[in-house]
Amino acid sequence: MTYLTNVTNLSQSCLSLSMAKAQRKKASKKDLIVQKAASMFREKGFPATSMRDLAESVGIEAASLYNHIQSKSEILQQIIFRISDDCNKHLAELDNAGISSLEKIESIIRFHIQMMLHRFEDYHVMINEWIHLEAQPLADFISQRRFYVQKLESIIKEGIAAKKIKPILPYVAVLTILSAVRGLEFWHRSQKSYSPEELEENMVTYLISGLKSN
Amino acid sequence: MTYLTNVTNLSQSCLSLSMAKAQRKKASKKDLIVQKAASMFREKGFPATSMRDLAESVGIEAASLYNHIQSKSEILQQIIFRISDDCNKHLAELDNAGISSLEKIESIIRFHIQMMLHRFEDYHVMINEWIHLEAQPLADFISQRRFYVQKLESIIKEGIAAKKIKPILPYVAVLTILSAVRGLEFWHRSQKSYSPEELEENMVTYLISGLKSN
DNA sequence: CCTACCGATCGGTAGG
DNA sequence: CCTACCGATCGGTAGG
Repeated sequence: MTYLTNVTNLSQSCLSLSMAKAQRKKASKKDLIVQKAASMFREKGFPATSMRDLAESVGIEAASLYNHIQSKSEILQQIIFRISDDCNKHLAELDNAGISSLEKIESIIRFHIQMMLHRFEDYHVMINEWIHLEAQPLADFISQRRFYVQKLESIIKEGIAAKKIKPILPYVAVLTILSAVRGLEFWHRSQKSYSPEELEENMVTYLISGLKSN
Repeated sequence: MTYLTNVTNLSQSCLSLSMAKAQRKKASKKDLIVQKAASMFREKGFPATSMRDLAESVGIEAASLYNHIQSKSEILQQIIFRISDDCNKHLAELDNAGISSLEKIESIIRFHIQMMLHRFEDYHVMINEWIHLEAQPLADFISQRRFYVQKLESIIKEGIAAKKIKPILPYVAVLTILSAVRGLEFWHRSQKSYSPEELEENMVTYLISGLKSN
């Protein structure tokens, strides 16, 4: 968890220090690199993406990338932890939302669907490329995700205790919900015959009605 | 589709010709290579797995692999198409099964859960590494999967017409079902607190009850 | 099934 | 931000 905190603090201090023109320019170039990287990691996977490919898509030489980033794996960390942090922030906000456990679950489902629809590259990279994180950030990510899953399980348990959710294994419900969303990947690859709103409503209907008791 | 047929025919003729002792031995060594490869592709991904790593886990030198296989990507094709073929075979058998559309969907859900639980390595590689297929097999795989999805959609449509399935977008239902199963990956990585049977029953309950009308 | 080795490409650095 | 280049490793081949 120490590692995560460091990454977050780093990005925050970068933001607050970016008043000077040179630094703002530098930050935005780095953002471009990370954004292009997310797109390429999503398309070809992290190991199959070379720094030369990335440099070309940014419009500079490979060696010049290292004026903005420290290493290839640092880029992967940035992509994964900034979206992972957002997932955790959303979850934390639910604590004080004063809504039922079923409503919390619906909010979580909608959140992940929207991540998949509107922040596709980053979310996809987090979900599919986390294995390629280096030892320490990998351990951090895994423990972070375990915490997230357990929190969701406890919400489902509450719903079952309140007889609002049918008595299903909370663990299975959570796995089902979190992975179901991944199916939207194919919509991104397809001709997009349906609108994002249609997809969201239909998937929420399916996943919530399967959860409700009676 | 031509490519797929070739792969299938190849493996069938290999099987039927494997009566001679030398050939049987050769086939089983190749099987070992492919099996170890599936395990490593699953663990580290196709591009991050080197032929030297694979050779070491088989117990020979990297150069010796090429007495049994033609290329790294041929191994990936074998893994993916032999399990993809099994999925299609199962789907074809449902045509003459004389069961309702809801029962067909349940059978498909159970089939994929069992693939994920009992043929984990192969199934995982198919689901996560198909992007790394070469141009022709990649095109074949994509069209094969599109066909599969459309078949499932039409079964869902039948169920909706018969008022057995609630009027949900069939496309979304299919995406949800096929990707939900992927959640079982985390069970494989975990301490396995639950039995395969528990997981299957709970996930089927969730996914089927979300589909039923009223 | 091995040793020896190929050309290509990898992530990254030095120095300007 | 570039040119020039490093050592390491890649998939695969030759020849035995």
